[in-house]
Amino acid sequence: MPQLRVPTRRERRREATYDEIVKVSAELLAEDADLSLRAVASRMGMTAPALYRYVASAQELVDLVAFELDKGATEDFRAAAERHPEDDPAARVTAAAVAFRHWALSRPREFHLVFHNPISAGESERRELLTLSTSGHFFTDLLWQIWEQTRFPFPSLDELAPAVRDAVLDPLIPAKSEHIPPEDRGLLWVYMRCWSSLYGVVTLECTGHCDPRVIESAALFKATLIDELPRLGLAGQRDRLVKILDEELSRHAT
Amino acid sequence: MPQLRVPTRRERRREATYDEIVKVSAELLAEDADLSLRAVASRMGMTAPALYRYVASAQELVDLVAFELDKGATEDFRAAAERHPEDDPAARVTAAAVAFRHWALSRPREFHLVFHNPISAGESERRELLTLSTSGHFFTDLLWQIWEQTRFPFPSLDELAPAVRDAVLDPLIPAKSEHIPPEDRGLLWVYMRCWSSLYGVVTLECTGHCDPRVIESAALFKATLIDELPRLGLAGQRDRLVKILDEELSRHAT
DNA sequence: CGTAAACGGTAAACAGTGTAAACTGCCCAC
DNA sequence: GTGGGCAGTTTACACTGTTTACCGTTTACG
Repeated sequence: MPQLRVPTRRERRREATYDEIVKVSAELLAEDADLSLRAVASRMGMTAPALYRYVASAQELVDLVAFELDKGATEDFRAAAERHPEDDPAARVTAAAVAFRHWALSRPREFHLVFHNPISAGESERRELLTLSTSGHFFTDLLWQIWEQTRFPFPSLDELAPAVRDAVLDPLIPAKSEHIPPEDRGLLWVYMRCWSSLYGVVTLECTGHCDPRVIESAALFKATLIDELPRLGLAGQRDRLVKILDEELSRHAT
Repeated sequence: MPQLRVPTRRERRREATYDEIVKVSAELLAEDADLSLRAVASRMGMTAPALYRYVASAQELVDLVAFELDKGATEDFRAAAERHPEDDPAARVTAAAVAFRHWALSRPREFHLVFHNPISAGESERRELLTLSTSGHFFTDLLWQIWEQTRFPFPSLDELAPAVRDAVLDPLIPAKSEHIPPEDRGLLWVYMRCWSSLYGVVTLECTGHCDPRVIESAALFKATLIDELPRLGLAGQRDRLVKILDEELSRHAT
């Protein structure tokens, strides 16, 4: 039975400082200023070395705010999704994907921080945080809900490459998978493929390695999403979902 | 008639210095050192401010070496492609795609520099350089060769969204398109879609937002490429190309 | 309680970074 | 041969991240 200690005064104060650090960092990012220890510290009325009581390095600070930004962005995605009925996860995921794209295009710096921040290096905390990534949980959960409705096909465990089988049985990647029985973990493969597509176009658009007019028109994004529908057993709802997709896109029109 | 001046002594010297700058920069990157004006300058036996005679800012230096890295990498892709017969562009593009992935995974810093370097900001020179991007030309050319063989379908101009139509008729994006008659420019749409897929997976794998075991096994990459075959009229050659794909992948096996 | 250790913070310093201004010497064109 | 532009240096400024030594306050404990 977990010893549920009431946090001591010091601990609370420390936690509050942590919160202020990420809050101030997010502010800086939002103001298009660059994120530096000195900038964060001075805005908090401290000096830079003091931050070393809280983070081990500048990179760790970045990782921290990246996680927090992901959490915040996910709330946007959730809000977008919840404008559609609970029993219509296909519409919800469409809205969420559009919100994801819009977030990336309107806040490229933040997007870059969260999703282009290389992880490999210090297998340390970052991997751990990433595994908790909230946006990952959010999208996988929506996908699960779609599967409950359409029962789209997914590979069985022995159809998967061994490495992939290991990966879906014991995911390092953010995915709400505990409730998925092992024999159905092939679902995660479908998730990976969809995520790869979405992440791919959005990154391409966001980094600008793509004609600006194509970005503006969202044509590539739209086509990519539409191509994923069959994979999710949504081919039959194509027209309906394209309509929703267009509506969602026009919400954010310039 | 262009006044083809013989470059003066000074001009040649200047050009040589430019070359040395990018050469030294590439060396630094290759040694996993970080690219800084001072590092580049000192290795050339100069002081940092001297470099401002050649580049207007540190960012411009980065852009310069990015372009050069792209050129160098493209030579790798070309070499990989040329291990397959000239009349088999499908095999060639497969090998090139694998080479692209391998380059990205083995030199993530360089990949990041070339392909995640945001362009939007200084619409200046960078966009111009990007339009000349050699890897873009290389891949589009291979695609064109495939089309000559398979005659895969592509959208007509009036099937394209207006913005996309403009984009394919007057590409800002690197593409060898001058030789494609305007009415066939829908081909470039297919190119964009393929490029988006390839760029997407490779970026996903390279940034590490993906299970390491999935990266190691190349399963996601493989599946993505295979899914693009129908788009290029290559569905019938699937088995043959998958075999080539596996061979190419195992060439770089760890 | 009183004391000692842990905590949270500062000041100073080091090694880097990009960049601007002033200055110097050489090469080239007229 | 002489002036002008070019290539480079020196110096300086304003920033980075990070380490060290120090200092007061807060906490925990004998």
